[in-house]
Amino acid sequence: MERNTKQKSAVKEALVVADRPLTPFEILESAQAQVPGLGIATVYRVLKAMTADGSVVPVELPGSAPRYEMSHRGHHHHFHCRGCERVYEVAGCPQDLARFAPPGFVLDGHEVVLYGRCSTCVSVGGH
Amino acid sequence: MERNTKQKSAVKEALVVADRPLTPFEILESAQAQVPGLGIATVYRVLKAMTADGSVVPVELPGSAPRYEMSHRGHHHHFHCRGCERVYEVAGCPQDLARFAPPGFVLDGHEVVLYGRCSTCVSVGGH
DNA sequence: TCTCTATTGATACCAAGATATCAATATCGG
DNA sequence: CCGATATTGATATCTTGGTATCAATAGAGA
Repeated sequence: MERNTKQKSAVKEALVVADRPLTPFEILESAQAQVPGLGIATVYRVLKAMTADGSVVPVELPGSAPRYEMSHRGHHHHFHCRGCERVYEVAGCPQDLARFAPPGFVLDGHEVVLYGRCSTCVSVGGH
Repeated sequence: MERNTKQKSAVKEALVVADRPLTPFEILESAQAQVPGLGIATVYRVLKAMTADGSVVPVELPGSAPRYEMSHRGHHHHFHCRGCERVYEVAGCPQDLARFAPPGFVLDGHEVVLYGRCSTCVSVGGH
C-alpha cells in the first residue's frame, strides 16, 4: 500500500460514495466505472490493506459474506433489505441491552440487524 | 425420515439437552456419546429433514456457519461467547426497533446478538 | 424370521469466498 | 526520462461448509 494507483482510489471512492456497506462484488462493479478492467483480486487486496490500516471495517451480517464500509463513523447498526439484499446504515441503538444478558455473563458488545424492505423495494414492490 | 433410528434420536436428543443452538459439529460430538461411529453426513441429513418439517430452526449469526435449535420456543435472541464460541439463548427483546428504520423503509423483522463472555469463561478467564 | 428398502458411514465431490502465483504493467524517486 | 519494484489482472488454488454417491446395514411389516 505504498504507491497511489487509480485502482486503490476507485475502491475507496466506491465505499465513500455508497455510504453503506458494500460486498466486494458491489465494490468491483462500482469501481469498474472508474477503472475498466479492474479485477476482483485487487478489490480483495485493497480491502485487506484498508482493513489492516483501519480505514475500512468489515460488516458481518447473518448468512452473508462480509461487507465493508468506511470506518470513520460512530456506533450504528444496519438494515438488510430482503428485496435487493442491500445493506443500509441506521443511526439508532437500543439502550440497556445488558439487562438481557443471562446472570453471570459479561456483555461487551452487541449487534442489531433490521430486516424488511428499503424505500426503493417498497415502492417497486421488489420480489 | 420414515424409520426410527438411534442416529436420529441421538441428534434430536443432543439439541434438546443442550438447550442452546449447536453447530453440526457440536451435535456430532454430543450424539456420538450415544451412537459411536455416527457420521457428520448423517447429522447434516437429519438436520435437513428436521428443518424441513419445522421441528428445528437454523440460527444464523454474523461470521458463523448456521447453528440449529429446537423450534418450539418463542421469539428470542442470542448471546455469543467470545471465549468458547458457544451461543446461548436470551429471553428479552428490545422494543420499538421500528423507530430506527430509515424513513420509507418497512421493517418486518430483526435480529439482536449480544457478545461477551459466558459465566464459565468469565470465571475461568477463558482466552 | 424374512425381505424390502430406508438409512447409514466413508468419502468423493461441489460451491462460495477468498488467497497465492506470476508475468506484465505502472508508479515515482532520482 | 529511467529503472527498481510495487501493483495489477487472470486464474489456479485453497478453505469451509455442505451434498452426492454407493455399498453395507438395519428398521419394521408380513
